[in-house]
Amino acid sequence: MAVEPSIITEQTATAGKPLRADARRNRDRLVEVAAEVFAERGIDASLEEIARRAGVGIGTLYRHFPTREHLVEVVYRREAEGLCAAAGELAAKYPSDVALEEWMRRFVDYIATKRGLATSLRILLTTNSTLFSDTSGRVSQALRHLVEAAVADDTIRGDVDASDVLHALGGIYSAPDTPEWRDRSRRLVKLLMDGLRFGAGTSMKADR
Amino acid sequence: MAVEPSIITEQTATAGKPLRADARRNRDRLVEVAAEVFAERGIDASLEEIARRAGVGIGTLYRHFPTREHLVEVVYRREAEGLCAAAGELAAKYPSDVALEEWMRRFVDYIATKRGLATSLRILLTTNSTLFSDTSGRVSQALRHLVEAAVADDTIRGDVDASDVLHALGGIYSAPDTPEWRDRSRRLVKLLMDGLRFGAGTSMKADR
DNA sequence: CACTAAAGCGGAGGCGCCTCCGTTTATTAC
DNA sequence: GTAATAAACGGAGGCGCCTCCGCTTTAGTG
Repeated sequence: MAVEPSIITEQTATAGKPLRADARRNRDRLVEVAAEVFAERGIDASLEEIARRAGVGIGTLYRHFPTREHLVEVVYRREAEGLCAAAGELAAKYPSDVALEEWMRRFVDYIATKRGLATSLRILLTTNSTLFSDTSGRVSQALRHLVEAAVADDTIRGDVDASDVLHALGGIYSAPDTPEWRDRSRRLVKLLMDGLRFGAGTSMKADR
Repeated sequence: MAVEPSIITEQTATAGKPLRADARRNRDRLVEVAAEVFAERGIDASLEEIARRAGVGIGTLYRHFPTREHLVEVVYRREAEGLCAAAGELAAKYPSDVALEEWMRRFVDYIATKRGLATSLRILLTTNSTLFSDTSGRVSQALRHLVEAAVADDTIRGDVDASDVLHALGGIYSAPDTPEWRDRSRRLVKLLMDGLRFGAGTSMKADR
């Protein structure tokens, strides 16, 4: 799931000091490639391969990301930010129910990444416990906007809120790591979406 | 903190099938050496060094212990078993309060190991969750015997039980990984022991 | 531009991980 | 004892990790 290089994404991540142009370029490229490689080879992918594919030396990778976990964290954050940003973009471009549906589809991909990263993330979370609450808060806020907009213009039923939807999506966390996982999750999203659309447009919002 | 090779220790650990004599010898030697090396170099010690010191090939190590965690688990169990066994031996050899004091001293060493192993153990515990409750149950049972015996023959005060003592020892878990940790823990044991002896021996058998 | 200091680059090298398989050794059967 | 067989051994080899440091590039200064 490639996330377009956004103007703010990388900037915010490294608040420190302005990097030299070449350093900056390499860093960005490394993160981008790392996201790809982690996605296709799993979290234990070779860091040397990442450096190779990014066209930099292994030393450069290690200067920017002293440990594997540093790199994982940055990739994870970027993934989460991309997802949040997508919410706004989708909302602007599509009818609100379609936006919600598409966003949930991407959410599935995001979770897929996160599950792959699970072991490494667990190590991270013992060190950097804000990471999780941080990002998951922002993600669920993005979902809330989408749901509220769709409810407001009556393209989905009115008796649900974001946390209902999040719980309904909960199943995709727990399912085992089978190859069909992604397809099954996609079906779940579709099913959920049908349920959400049912009873919309009647303009009568039943209470729950 | 070497634990004497006990007759039962290794047998119980591997219930499976009888190993060939040489295999058995190598396995035991590996565990013994691993305990040493982990103690002196920390949990990330080189497995190749362990094999080297044990005088076997690296292949042999991996045949017996397919992953680092397998080896860590066996060492940890052995450590715990040694501690439990020590309770009985000390009780037989010394007055009950002295036995308790000496045992607690060894407990400090045991915890020191456990703390060093923390990261690796965390990985283990996600896979093998019985390990912890298993061993910690047996350890606290050993403590219970010692405390009860000491209370029974009036060498320590009667208004405490094993879980009180365990809680009193709790501080040694949380303290940070400083170099003075061990000394401080020893002082804690001494302090605790003085507290336990206070008010004991008020019946006819006055001194210890 | 030219020059320089500082920042960044990259890959060789040393070490550890783990697998694979030809060789050795213990055990069993005679 | 000897032979046959299964079990175990061990280390070479391939790969990844990470550090270190000589070389290159950039950004700043005149």
